[in-house]
Amino acid sequence: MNRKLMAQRLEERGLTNFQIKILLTTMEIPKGRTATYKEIAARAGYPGASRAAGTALRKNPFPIAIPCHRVVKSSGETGSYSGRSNSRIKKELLKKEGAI
DNA sequence: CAACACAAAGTAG
DNA sequence: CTACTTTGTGTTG
Repeated sequence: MNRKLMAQRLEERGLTNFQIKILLTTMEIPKGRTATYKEIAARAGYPGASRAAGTALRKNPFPIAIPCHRVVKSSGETGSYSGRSNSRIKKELLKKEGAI
């Protein structure tokens, strides 16, 4: 899975350029590392668009290919995942990876 | 085109 | 700590 292929698939799926950047950035988060919505948005080229980043991730078309579980709130909390507001599995997985 | 929605962040108290 | 304001983009009317 490389970045160009993902971008192409995302574009074919009808996502906007903003969502594509957000998703690609999220996918590039290294293992054992967490990123906040703010960091993702800023790295994608939209500093301050933390809420928009959350919207894009919530509509994540490829929840398997994109590690949304590494995306957390600025407080270090998990936020929500798979439509649930705080998955125990997510926290344990992050802890196992060494993110916490 | 306008108003509302969203998994946040920032500022004020 | 909590409450209010700001923020950028998507979705719906």
